Parts: sequence; C-alpha cells; structure tokens
Amino acid sequence: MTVTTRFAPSPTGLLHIGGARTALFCWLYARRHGGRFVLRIEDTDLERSTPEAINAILEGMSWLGLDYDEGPFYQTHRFERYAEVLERMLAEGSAYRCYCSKERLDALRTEQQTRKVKPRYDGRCRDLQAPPADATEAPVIRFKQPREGHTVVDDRVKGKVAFDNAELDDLIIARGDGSPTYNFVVVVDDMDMQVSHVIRGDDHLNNAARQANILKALGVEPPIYAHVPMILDEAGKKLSKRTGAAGVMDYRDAGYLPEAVINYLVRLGWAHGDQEVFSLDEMVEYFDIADINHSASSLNPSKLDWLNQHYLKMLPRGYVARHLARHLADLGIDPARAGGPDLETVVEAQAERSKTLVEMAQSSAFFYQTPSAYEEKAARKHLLGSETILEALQQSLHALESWDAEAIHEAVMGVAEAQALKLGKVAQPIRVAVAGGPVSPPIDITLELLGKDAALSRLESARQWAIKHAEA
RNA sequence: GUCCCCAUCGUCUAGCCGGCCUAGGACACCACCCUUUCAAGGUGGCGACACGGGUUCGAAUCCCGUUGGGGACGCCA
Repeated sequence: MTVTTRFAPSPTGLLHIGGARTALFCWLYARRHGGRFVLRIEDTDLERSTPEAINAILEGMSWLGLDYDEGPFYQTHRFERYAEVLERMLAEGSAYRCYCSKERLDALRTEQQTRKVKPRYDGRCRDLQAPPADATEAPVIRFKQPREGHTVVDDRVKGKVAFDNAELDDLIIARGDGSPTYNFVVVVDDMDMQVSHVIRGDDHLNNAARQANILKALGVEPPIYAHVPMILDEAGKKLSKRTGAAGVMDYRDAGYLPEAVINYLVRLGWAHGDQEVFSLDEMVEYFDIADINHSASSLNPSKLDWLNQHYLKMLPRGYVARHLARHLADLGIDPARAGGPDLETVVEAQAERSKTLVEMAQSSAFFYQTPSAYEEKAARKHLLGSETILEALQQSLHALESWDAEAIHEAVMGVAEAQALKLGKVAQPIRVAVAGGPVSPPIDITLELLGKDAALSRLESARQWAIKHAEA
C-alpha cells in the first residue's frame, strides 16, 4: 500500500497556524514513507468559500515549502461524481430522502435540548416508501446510519475510540438543492483519491465514526485515522482571528523565516527525544505518528523568536539577505540603489542581535539612510559635551588610509587613550552619531560597513548638534 | 445538557510496554562571568508528575473516580 495523505482545508479564511501544522504533519508522513501528498480544497460551502482564501492557502503552503504531489482538487468540480455516488446509495438503500422541514428540525432540536438529551434526527423519514402528501420542500438526502451496536475508530494517536451507534444520527449528505455536504464529500474524495492516512485536527474525531460508516456502506475499507490535538493560543484558548498573527503569511510579514516556523510547528505536539532543532531532512527521517502528543498545546511566541534567531544565525547569509531585502523594502529602502554595504555583511553583523527580520531591517536602516533624528535620551547622554571627542575622531578617522575594521579600531582606541577615556566613552557618541541611537554592531564593524564618507559626515553633523545644544 | 478527547515546570516537551526519576531537555525568567553599546556566548538558579482511591514489594508511568480543560452535537467545514 502506498501511503497517501491529504491536506483538505476549506477556503473560508487564512491558512492559520493550526492548519499549517496539520499540513506539515501530512506532508512529513507522506515524505517519510515515499508516498503521495494531495491538496484538496473543500469548497462545497459556496456561501463562505472565496478565491482570496484559496490564494491564501496556496501562498501559505508554498511559502512554507510544503509541495503537493497532486491537486489542488476542488470539490466544486466534482459534483457529478458526488451525484453518482448519491444515486448509488439511494438505489442500494443506504441513503434515503427526508422531507422534514427546517422548522420541524429546529423544533425537534430545541425540544431535545430542553429534555437535556443530545440533539439528533429522529429518523421520521427513514422508512418512508413514498413522499408524504404534504411535503412542501425539496427533500434532503440522509445517510442511513446503523442503529445497533458500536462503531470503533482505531485512531493512531487516540487509540480505539468507541461510539454507540445510537449516538450517531442519520446525517444529511445532500442538501435540498442537491449539493453534497462535508461528511459525504470527504468520504467520496478520500475513497477516490485512495487516501491511506487521514491526519487532521481532533475536532474531527467525532466525524470519523460517521465517515467510517459511510465508507463501509460503500463497501470500502476506511483509511487509517490520526487525529492530532489542537493548537491553542498563548492563553490556552482556541485560536481565533483576533489572536494576533494567526495566519501563516502574517508570520512572514512579522519577520520570521519559513525554516523557523516549520521547526516551531513540528515541535508543537510532536517530539523526538530532546532535540529542538531539526533540518527538513531530519524531520522527514524521524517523523512518526506514534510520537504525536495526545493533548493540546499552546503557542509559545518567545520560543519561535529563539528559533528564528537561530536560523538567522545559521542559514547562509545570502539566503537570509534575500529575505531581509523585502523587509527593508517595507521601510522604503532599496539596498541596491541606496549604495550602502552589501546586505550579506549586514546580516552577518546583525544576526546575533535580531529576533526577526523586521527587527534586523529596522536596526540596519541607518546603513542605507541617514537617521532623521537622534534618539533624544541617547543624544543628551552621549552627544552633549562630546564636541572634542567627535572632532578628534573625525581627524583621526579622516587620516586613515585603509577603511577597514582593524584600522578603525586602532584609530578609535587611539582617541580614547589620548583623552584618557574608556572605550565606551568614545564608542557611544559614535553610535549615536552614525546610527541615531545607542545600539549597533561593534563600532569598528559599524563604521567599516557604513563607509568613510558617510561616517565622517555623520560625525560632523553630530558635532554640530553638540555645539548647538551646548549653547542652549 | 449529551457524547468524545485530554491532564508532567509559566510555555513546548522527554518519560509513559512500572523500579535506571531525589522527574531530564528547550524557551522564558533571575544571578554571575565575558564585554565597545545592544546582543550573542558561558556558568548556575528558580520551577511540574491536577486531586482522591485502588493494583503492586514498588506508580509520573496500570485501573477507577473527582476536578479542570478542549472538542462535537448545522441543509458549516
């Protein structure tokens, strides 16, 4: 049997972090076993499905690098096939037409709720031989669920889960307008696409029993189910659109690398001993459904930050630089045209002091554009009264023949010694002068990257500022 | 309400087919070291088996219950 997994999102919103992890697990399992991974868009809800949401899913998958072997399949393109199976079930007697009105169903539901029993269809039309004379609405089609016994779902993460068939009512598999519903199309698709392993959120565990029964009615062996626990937000609550960056693409925009997000996601609900950092190859090699946790997990943003920084430091500079470019662009900076330092050297200098690419872009902007203003507090502390130091620095740096970190370091040290100051006393004024604030990479590297002309002119501006504010 | 799932540090988790666990790792936090700012790095610290019953020579590990979370109960997916 070739392993086939599928990711089957409904295009009604973003590809959120929970869906992304489900997709990752499915992808990993298929890759692990040299199987197929298919993408299926569950768009049978014409009201809520949107092209934007479809794009968001496709974009998110591709950003994460989760490539699929087949699809995307759209369920709206398969209505003929569903109709065919519906006809067959009607003919075989495993499904029946139900003429109950929505009003009756609603009344039934509220009545059951007040009686404190589980709301379910009472089966009024189950054994009807002909349409009732007073039928007013187009009939829906219901699946004829077994009435007796139990249905056992042998779940690979939850174990054997038994449902009393009396709990499972006759669910609607086609609406009054003839369009098929979720629990039915899933079954037909999984059957047609020969899905061997259904890996999905455990909010579907209850559905598994009904789906397995439909499959059996169709004479097909149900797939292997693996219901993975949910992902909760930081507060341990269900993820909602309001929970900040819930969409995968929001993570990109917030400055995270796909490698970090993937690595973070794989450790949510799954572990391989004590290992925290995994290459894609390692994930594929080690991933196993048996190691998936049983309980829900909450998001831990600071751990994502840590992983992101790890990848910022470890991944090839050129690769990180390409990602950094888009965030610089968001700040209106085009490194190529701004004439500043090579992006890769910036990445090298900034990686260990950045959690995200957004941070890195912000703290590196000064390399490409003169800061519009000094941070007030820093300027007061480090620039005020530093005219002499700044002037000495200008002279000493101006005299440098080769503009490299080593020479710059010597020059700065020289000024500090000449004035009997600790290095910090002269480095901080330089930082504020060139970067606008008190933080930057080591001062010699900062100046080297910035370039001699820019460095000297910013030093001069800072000196002017110091003179002007000393008078006031 | 009914049914289903779950329960180890603040968070992610190792362990779970019982003794190697005075419960390990990671993130976060705190302290110290390093230091040219901020970081990064190093060292150390804080910190959990939800509760109650069993079973057993022995339970985080097995069983039952309680409590607490979560999910499902739609002509949504």
